[in-house]
Amino acid sequence: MAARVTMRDVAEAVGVSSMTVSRALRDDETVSAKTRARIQDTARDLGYVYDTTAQAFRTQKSGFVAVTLPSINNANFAETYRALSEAMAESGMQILLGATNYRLEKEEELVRQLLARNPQALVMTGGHHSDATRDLVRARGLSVIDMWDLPVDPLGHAVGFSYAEAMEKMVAHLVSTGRRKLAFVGASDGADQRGATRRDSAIAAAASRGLPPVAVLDAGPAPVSMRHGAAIAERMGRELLNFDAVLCVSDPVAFGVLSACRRLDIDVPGQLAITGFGHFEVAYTCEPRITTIDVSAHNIGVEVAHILDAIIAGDSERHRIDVGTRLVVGGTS
Amino acid sequence: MAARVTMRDVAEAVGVSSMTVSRALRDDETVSAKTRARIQDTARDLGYVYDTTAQAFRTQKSGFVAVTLPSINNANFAETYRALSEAMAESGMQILLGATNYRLEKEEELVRQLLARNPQALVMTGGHHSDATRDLVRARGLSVIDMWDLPVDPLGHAVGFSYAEAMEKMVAHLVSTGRRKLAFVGASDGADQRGATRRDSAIAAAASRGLPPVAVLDAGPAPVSMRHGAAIAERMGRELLNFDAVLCVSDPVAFGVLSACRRLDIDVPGQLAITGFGHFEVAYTCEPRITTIDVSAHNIGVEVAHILDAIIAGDSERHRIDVGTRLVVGGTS
DNA sequence: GGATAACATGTTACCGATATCACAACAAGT
DNA sequence: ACTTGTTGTGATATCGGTAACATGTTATCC
Repeated sequence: MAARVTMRDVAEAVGVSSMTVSRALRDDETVSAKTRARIQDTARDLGYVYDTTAQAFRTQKSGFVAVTLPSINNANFAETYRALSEAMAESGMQILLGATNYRLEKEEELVRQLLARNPQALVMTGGHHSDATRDLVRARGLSVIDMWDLPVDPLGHAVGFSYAEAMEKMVAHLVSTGRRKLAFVGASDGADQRGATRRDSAIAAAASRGLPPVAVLDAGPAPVSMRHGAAIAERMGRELLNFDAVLCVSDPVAFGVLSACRRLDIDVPGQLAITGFGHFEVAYTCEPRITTIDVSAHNIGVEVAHILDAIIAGDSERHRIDVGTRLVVGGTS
Repeated sequence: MAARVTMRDVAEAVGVSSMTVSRALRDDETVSAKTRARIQDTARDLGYVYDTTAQAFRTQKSGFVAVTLPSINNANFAETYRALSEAMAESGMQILLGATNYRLEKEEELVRQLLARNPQALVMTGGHHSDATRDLVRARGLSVIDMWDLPVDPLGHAVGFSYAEAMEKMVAHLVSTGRRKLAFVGASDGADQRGATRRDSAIAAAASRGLPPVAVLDAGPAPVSMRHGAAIAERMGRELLNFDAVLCVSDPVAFGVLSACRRLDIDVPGQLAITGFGHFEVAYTCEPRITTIDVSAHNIGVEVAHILDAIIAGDSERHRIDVGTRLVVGGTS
């Protein structure tokens, strides 16, 4: 392996100091146009490659933003990530991604790993963190953005929406179409904090309307997806007809339930309404289309990127952005 | 912002040299057990966080592996990434992820960005790269792994499977159930190289059996998903019945077509067979289940991780691994 | 013409970890 | 007692850039 070409090598070849090379390669106007051109040409000829590691070390600015997601295998989180990473690439920042698998302990371990890379900001999904995690970032004075949630006591900034408000809309819609006996299908454990919030919000919304208590159906440990929705619906079989409507923690789960109903010969929405959450592609492609809540995953990414730009530019104002939600009525309710 | 706690600070607090701290934190046996314990405790108490940037700089090993995926919003690629990143985290390596959006130009730009971070290896999805990309990595002498494809002339290692073999199985299956007039639904442009290969392989497999030419139905520019499958099927309407079977470039597309058939009152598989590719969750949850090819996305990630471990350990043997495919017959054929 | 400003480039000292060599203290072998 | 080896720790230089300040050189002005 040939020795690395450094700025010093370029400097010697051109006959200037390495400082001038450093300036020229960053297109610093104080270097005369002629010298700059000569340096840039020589750098190219020698096959010089800029060493970001050295730069990050010297300037103490890593050029990294750390992002944690519960799962990368979720179209909404993936979309937020996509929007975010495209915007950040324009700012010359790179994203360090980590998945928590919906576990707080994993998040803590991940944050520890990510912090070792000196990120300039940390974006986490959800406002729930372990004490150790909170201590870690506070000790660093690191800027934090919580996204997808609007926590009561955010560590820093927040971009998200209100689950309570969304579920309130959903329950109101179901009631307005005559449904009263509701069930909720979600994860059994509380690992998916946001899923649990949706469940609790649905229960509260039903209670406030004087409906009978919402039955909670356990689809297994988080994360739950299509197959878990299908499995629990098939396990319950025609007992599902004890309810007027099944609210699902997400569209994939709702789709699983819907598919199972097809196999069970349960008429949706005739005998049973089904609703989801998240406006996933499957919800608006399947037949009938699933009634759901659109959470504008893309906007969350865009807004987070804006805040990140401000943070990197040195702005210290604290932001809290509600991107809102939208009820999308399909053919399942 | 509080000043960063460095090894020197820990060293002073304990009363040893920073070299000893460095050794102790890496669990170097030459440091006496007592001193080591004292150092590790003090480091914790002071809230010391290891600075990977400095380490990367000094050792000239970034601890990064660069990975490019066509899209993060694809359950199979996401699964490969998950398997890969979990295995790499155990080796203390971090993944730098980039998405090419199925465009070679974007890949080139991405590789350029990623290389500036001095990755110790580069994993790319697919064996098709621009000349500039090839030159970039060759000039660096960087180890490369192509995954998902088994290119004829890989840049380095390869972990994948044969699309031709998979499509051959699929066509054989359709023929064995009496289907002869085939159509293929995929992207119009060639940007999704692997999708185009599946199409061409299907065409070849049909030709070799003396079937009538496969009709190619254009679902739009890559990437195509559920909604595009649904859209083109709805556009074609009952003209779909000119065919016995529709082979789709992926399960999501197949699901879109299947949903449209439901709306069009076309009986699947009675009047028309539908097949997908990739063994996505939707394929085995929906009703009827979609006939597909399982490509073991997880295994690809695991195998790539093994090769990466070998590369990082200094092994230079060239690997080429075929993870194979499996035909999964569902209710749509 | 001499003072001053504007411009172009160089010098030096780091950023935080670690490879390398040096060395002190003590044990074991002759 | 003296060499030799072992063990635990320290001093120093360095990885490749860049901030901050210093300096030399040319244009500009009264």
